[in-house]
Amino acid sequence: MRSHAGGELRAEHADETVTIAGWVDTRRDHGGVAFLDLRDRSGIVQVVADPESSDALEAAHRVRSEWVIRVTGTVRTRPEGMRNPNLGTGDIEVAATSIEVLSEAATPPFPVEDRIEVSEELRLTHRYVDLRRPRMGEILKLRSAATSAIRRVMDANGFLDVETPILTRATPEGARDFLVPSRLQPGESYALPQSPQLFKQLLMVAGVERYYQIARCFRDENLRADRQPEFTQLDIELSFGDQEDVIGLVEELLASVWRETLGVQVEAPFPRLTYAEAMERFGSDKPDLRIDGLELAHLDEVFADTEVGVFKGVLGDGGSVVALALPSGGDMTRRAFDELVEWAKRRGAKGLAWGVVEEDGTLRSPLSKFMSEAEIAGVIATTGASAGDAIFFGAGPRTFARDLMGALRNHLAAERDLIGEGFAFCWVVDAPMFEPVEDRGEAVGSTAWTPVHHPFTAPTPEWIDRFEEAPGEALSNAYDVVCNGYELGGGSIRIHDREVQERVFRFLGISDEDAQERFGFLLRGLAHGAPPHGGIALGVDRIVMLLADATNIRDVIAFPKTQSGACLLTDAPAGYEPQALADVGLRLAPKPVKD
RNA sequence: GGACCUGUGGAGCAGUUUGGAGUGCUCGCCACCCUGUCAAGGUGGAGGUCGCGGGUUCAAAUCCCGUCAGGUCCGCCA
Repeated sequence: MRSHAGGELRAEHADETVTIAGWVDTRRDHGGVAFLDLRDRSGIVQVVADPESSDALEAAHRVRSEWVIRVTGTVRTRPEGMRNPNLGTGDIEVAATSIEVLSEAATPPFPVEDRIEVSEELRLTHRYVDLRRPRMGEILKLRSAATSAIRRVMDANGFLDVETPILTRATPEGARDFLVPSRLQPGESYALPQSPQLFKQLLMVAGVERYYQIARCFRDENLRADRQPEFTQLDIELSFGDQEDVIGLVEELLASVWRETLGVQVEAPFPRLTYAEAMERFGSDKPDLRIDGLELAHLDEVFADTEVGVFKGVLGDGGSVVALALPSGGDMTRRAFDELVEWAKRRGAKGLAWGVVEEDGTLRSPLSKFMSEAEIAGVIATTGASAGDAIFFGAGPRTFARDLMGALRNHLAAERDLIGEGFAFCWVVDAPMFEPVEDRGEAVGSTAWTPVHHPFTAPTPEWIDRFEEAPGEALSNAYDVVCNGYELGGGSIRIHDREVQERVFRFLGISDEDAQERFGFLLRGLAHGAPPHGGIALGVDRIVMLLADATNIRDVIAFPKTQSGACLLTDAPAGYEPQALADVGLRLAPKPVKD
């Protein structure tokens, strides 16, 4: 069909007769001579049709954008002064002796070029055209390079790639499951896996020792810029290892991926933060460490005896006052401050107090007349603010105030261009084992506590014998890897000791029958000789997002869903065929009527 | 479930604040001209349910209500 990839032709091919094929990118028709830019996956090359080959010239007049053609011709170096330094093939051109139309094309719904920002609706509807655009093609290649690098590292470290079922049953991750009704057993359904969690643990029992899989996962939750209902995880589990083994492996893995795709050297080991430290300093369990010098300050003690009404009320209710100093924030206009107050209100805050540190060490603020001098001094000392800086105060229930100010940190950094270049990796370790059901809103068992991860996560060695004594403080042997404010992955060392597992279940209020019903297959497996094991799952889509410098996950997925879970290309999801419903024994409820 | 942003010839935008003829810009499309362009150039032309429905008004792209689609975020989700 063809002898060369057009985009790879170079001066060294001069005088060779080549046959290339691809899409007409642009056409510059001068009448007596015509130029076609031919695009294939490898790039773009200029084809010339001149009167010496009248058939080719005639064809060149006829073709249109995005037609698929095959060109036979001679590679020749371009005349001096007519080279195009913007093209890899810019030193040469293909003088066509024949141009064959392989496929005509309708006028494209939007231009096949990066320059124009086409609406996503249109791009997704005609994704096959969208993916022709250079940027999208580069991302496809980048993603392929990343997964290829991943496989090399996993292979080199002796990991076995094992596939696990897509049709399975609900796993205990806590998200809503996608259900697939069963025809062979009408009235029952499979669930699509939220992750291969239980299977990979059973593979450890099975003696696989080192497992990995680039696995599709499904969660029926609402979408975000970095969340799709189906997504890809690099799932890893290993036996006879501890947290250090997993962390070391992942650092090697990410460094390799970054080196092999971008040629970027990643510094390892990554800094480690405890969960408590991350929350206290950055108000986030996935802090963006590219933002330098913006850290939260906790002012509960400064305002312990305050007369500032809002703070007094909040602290009296057991809440917190958290502050954030913004260097040089004093240059903000009143209007800019007001907009931040509105921003905070949209996030559910009652307000957002602010002040500006003056040269004389006073605080210019709507609140300053209520603050004592000692309080102002305490605020400035605790936040580390200096003259010209702005200080923001978030007040409310402890976790709310902290989360709000963590979000403000990201918001201000983005707005004021305070986010540094490059990639800032870190580990967040020592997350709590449990959280109160009232915070989570949902419980795995029947007591007031529910696991932060899943109920098979091991406590850290210090807590393994006494997590019941202080469940709010007990730490889990879990670790999250974070880069630039994105959670790239998380994992844990699992409980392999039956007694510990039973204690966790008992503490959570999961009865034996309950446990047997929901994860009996895992427990039976663990009873048959479970090695100490642990692992991690990394979000492949998010990794590629970072590599591609993309800000949304749809750009790194060939055929993604919209925010409402639709595929605009196929128009999925689609209605039911009556026969299909009958086969699986389901009947549709009447459509809900809005009032 | 909620908040906010967007929707105007095939594409990207302006026009909406302050209602007055479907007005404009860039690209694309069609025809013709054109022998060195590379986002080719020139001349001419076609192309519109201003997302959809309702309301206010002498008059609505513009104001009001509702609704649909796409996006960002909160809740949700590791």
